[in-house]
Amino acid sequence: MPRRGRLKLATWNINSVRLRLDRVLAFLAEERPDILCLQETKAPDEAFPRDAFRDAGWKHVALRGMKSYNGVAVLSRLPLAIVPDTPDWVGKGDCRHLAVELPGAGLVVENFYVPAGGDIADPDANPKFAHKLAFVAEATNHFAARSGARRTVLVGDLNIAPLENDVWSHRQLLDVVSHTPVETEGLLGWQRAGKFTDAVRHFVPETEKLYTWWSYRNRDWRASDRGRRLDHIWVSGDLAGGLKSARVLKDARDGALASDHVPVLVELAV
DNA sequence: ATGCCAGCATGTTGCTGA
Repeated sequence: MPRRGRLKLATWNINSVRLRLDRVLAFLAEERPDILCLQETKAPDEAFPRDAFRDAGWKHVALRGMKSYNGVAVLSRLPLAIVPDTPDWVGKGDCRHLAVELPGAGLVVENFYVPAGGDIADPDANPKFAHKLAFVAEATNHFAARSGARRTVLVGDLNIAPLENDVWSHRQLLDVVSHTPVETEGLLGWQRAGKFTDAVRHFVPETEKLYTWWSYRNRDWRASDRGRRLDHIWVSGDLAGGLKSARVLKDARDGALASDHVPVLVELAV
């Protein structure tokens, strides 16, 4: 069990939990986070490999999965309870959000998989982009109404790289979905509305390039290094003072069976 | 900017990812 009052929490878009089960188990054995939030599990709940995680020590699992697409999960060494009655974002009935309470740590963990938004950065021409903007707007309103009410860690693949050095070329990506001004302003507005601190930029200066995702389409992801910081960990106001460290596990992008996203980790006093 | 890859189901092609 963790030292009392210290929590290690990770988020990782795994792009199929079944295909990459061995990599997740290796990560858990190496880092031993108290909590791991997964996105793009791509598994219905009945097909999720609960037993393997339970046997490894992550006995408490919350799931919201569906066939083929999306899917979020929280694996925990600490007891948890799913927060009931969370919104059905944009009325889609998809599986992009899961909130859990951790009574032992006295906080709520919000795990999000924000829509990617398609190729065309125009909500009138592209319904997927309209969906993404609506999702961010609903989330902004949701957390504005709750800011400060509960100690909250919000994580996930938010599919937006908000800062100039969250992408390999700010200028060249201004028209590319994930870094357009309407998205970056929207994401920062959501962050402000919930009075969240970006836990990773708390440690890494905004002048420094930092990515969590590299496309599969580059032959040599490390050499081209055309990444984006799409995966985030935010903490609500009163938790920011307890932040101890943050890391992006870039090396997890290596290997033939890698996800295109890498894990992001924080440690904090709670 | 393109890349032309990767996972999964609808399945030897199409949808989605970002």
